[in-house]
Amino acid sequence: MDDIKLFFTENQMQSARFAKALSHPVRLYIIGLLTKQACCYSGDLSEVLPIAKSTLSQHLKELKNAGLIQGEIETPKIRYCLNEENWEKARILFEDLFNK
Amino acid sequence: MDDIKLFFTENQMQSARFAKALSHPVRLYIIGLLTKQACCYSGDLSEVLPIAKSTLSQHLKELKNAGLIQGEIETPKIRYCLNEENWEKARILFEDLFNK
DNA sequence: TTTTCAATTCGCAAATTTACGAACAATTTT
DNA sequence: AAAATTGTTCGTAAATTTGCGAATTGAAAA
Repeated sequence: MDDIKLFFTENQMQSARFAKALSHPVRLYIIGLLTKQACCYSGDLSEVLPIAKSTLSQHLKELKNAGLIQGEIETPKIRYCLNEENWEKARILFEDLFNK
Repeated sequence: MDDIKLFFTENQMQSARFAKALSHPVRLYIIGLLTKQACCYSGDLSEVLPIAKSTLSQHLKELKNAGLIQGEIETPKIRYCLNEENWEKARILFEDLFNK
């Protein structure tokens, strides 16, 4: 697994990280929502999604760690949005993959 | 995890499966190669990639299970190609996700 | 100051993923 | 028939992922 990091290009590693972040239906749902409506609150998601709040929190954290979303504190809530810069990076990486 | 399968759309579930198949650098490398060169043999990959043959076999199996590649026996080798039909499905799903 | 609210972190369990070498098939070559 | 070639499957170990409820944090309202 150390060889692996040396062998692959940074683009390949980054694409894999983005794909992993998108590889769970809950996370895909959140991302899909944020591409349509600018932002949302954890509480709104929690009311809709059939998972515990703590589980949702973990998924949000993973999306944040992958750089795909960001959260602004708007006490007492947290407002989540796409990280537009990285979302564009992801778009380009996937576009490159799919369009030869 | 049962609620989850009922809550999400088939497109969301399918997108998540494709993303998961693409979420490992080895699998991404294989797919990237197959988008550029029509087909390849497991042995060719094995010579290049820094992983054991058995590990490679598992990754190929996952790509096959996700429907992204297919293998034809060409004794004594196996010739792997993209599954063009499903690859196109994946392309459209990701396109929909990224282009609003 | 106590209570409430929104959300995260903690602790844990179950399932899945990743990886390897050894053993195993199936076919071809010697 | 024996040996070599190609690739998969098996058994196993370590790490990661997914999930939950309980406990915690931090700020606002009562």
